[in-house]
Amino acid sequence: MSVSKTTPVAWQRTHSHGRCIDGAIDAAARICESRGIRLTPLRRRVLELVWGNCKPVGAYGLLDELKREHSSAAPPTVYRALEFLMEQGFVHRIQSLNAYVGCNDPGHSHKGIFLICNDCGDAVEIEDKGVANTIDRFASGLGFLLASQSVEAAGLCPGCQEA
Amino acid sequence: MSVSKTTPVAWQRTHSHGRCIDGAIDAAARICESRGIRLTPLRRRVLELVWGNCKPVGAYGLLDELKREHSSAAPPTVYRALEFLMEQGFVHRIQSLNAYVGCNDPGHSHKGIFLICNDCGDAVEIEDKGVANTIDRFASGLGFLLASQSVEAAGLCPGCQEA
DNA sequence: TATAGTTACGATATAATATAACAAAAACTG
DNA sequence: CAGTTTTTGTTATATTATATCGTAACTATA
Repeated sequence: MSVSKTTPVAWQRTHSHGRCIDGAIDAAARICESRGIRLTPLRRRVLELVWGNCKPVGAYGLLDELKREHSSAAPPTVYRALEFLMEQGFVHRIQSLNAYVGCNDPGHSHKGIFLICNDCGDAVEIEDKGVANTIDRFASGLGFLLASQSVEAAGLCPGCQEA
Repeated sequence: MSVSKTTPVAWQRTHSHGRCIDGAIDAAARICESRGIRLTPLRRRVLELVWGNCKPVGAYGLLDELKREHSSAAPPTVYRALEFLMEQGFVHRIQSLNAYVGCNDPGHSHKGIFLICNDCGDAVEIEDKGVANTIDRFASGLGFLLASQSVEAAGLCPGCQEA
C-alpha cells in the first residue's frame, strides 16, 4: 500500500498547494511534448484550475472560474479540455461525484483507488496494484477484455469524524 | 471468485429472465416484511422494471416505462423509488453509466464488482471479498471510516469482442 | 510561403440526469 | 377516530453533459 507522495493525503495536508500545481503542470507539459500533442493555453489553464481546487471540482465549477478570465468559455470548452486531460491521464474523473481531480502521478498508467470524504468532499488517490490485479484476473477469467476501471470508496476522513 | 448464480453472467445467458424477476421481487418482499418497511406497489413495480431490463437502465428509461401504466409518474416518482430500493440493497447504481440494476443477492451486505461492456451495455456483478477487504484495510490504515464502495470495470464482453 | 489537411476552439442549442418544495392522499398508531 | 408519519402527486428548476456547425489556428509538405 502506498499513499501518493506527490499529493499528500489531503486531510493530513499542511503544505501550501502551489508547488503541487506547478509540478503537475510541468509534468503534463513534458509528457505532451514527448507525445507530440498540444497542451494548449486553454488545456493548461483548465488543468491549473483542477489543481487549484484542493478537492474534486465539477465541470461547471471549473467553467465559472474559467469564465472570469476567458469570457468565451462555455460548457464544451471545459468538457473538451477535461476530455483531453483525462485521455492523457492528467486528470481523473470521480464517478460518484461527477467531479474531477488532478492525477498526481501521470505518465504511467496506474489504477488508483479514491477515498472520498462524504463530509468535506475531499478525495485522496491511493495507488494499489493488488486491487487492479484482482480485477484483471476476474476479467480475464471470464474472457472479458478490460479497458478501464474505477474504484471509489466513500466515508468519513479522520478530521471529519471528530466534528 | 464467484460470479453470481442467481443472475448468470449476462453474456452467457441462455435462460428466460422471468424467473429471476419473480425471485428478486419475492426476496425483496420478504426482506421488507422482516424489516417492517413497505414495498409499496409503486416501489415493487419499479423494482420489476429494473429487473425487466436485462441491462442497466437509466432513471428516465424507467420513467418512460412507468408512465405507460401510471400516468402520474414524474422524475421524483422514479428517483424516490430508486432511492428506497438502493437503501434496502435491492438495486445497485452503476456510477459510470448513471444507471441502475437489480441486485441479485440482496439481504446481506456485499461489495460487488461490476464488469460493464462498453459495446452492448450489459453489466455483470461479481462477488469478491478480496477487493472489498483490501479497500477496508487501506481505509482503516488511514483512519478513514468507510461507508460505501464502488468498483466498476469497463471493457468488452466475450460476445462483443467477436463482433 | 502557399496550401491542403488536421486539430482546436467559438457559439448556440438542447439533451440527459437529478433535486427542491409544497400539497394531497394514504397508511399507520394510539 | 384523531393525530401522526409516510408516501405519492405536482410543478418547477438545478445540474451535468453533448450535438452541431462554423471558424480559426496549427502542421506538414512541397
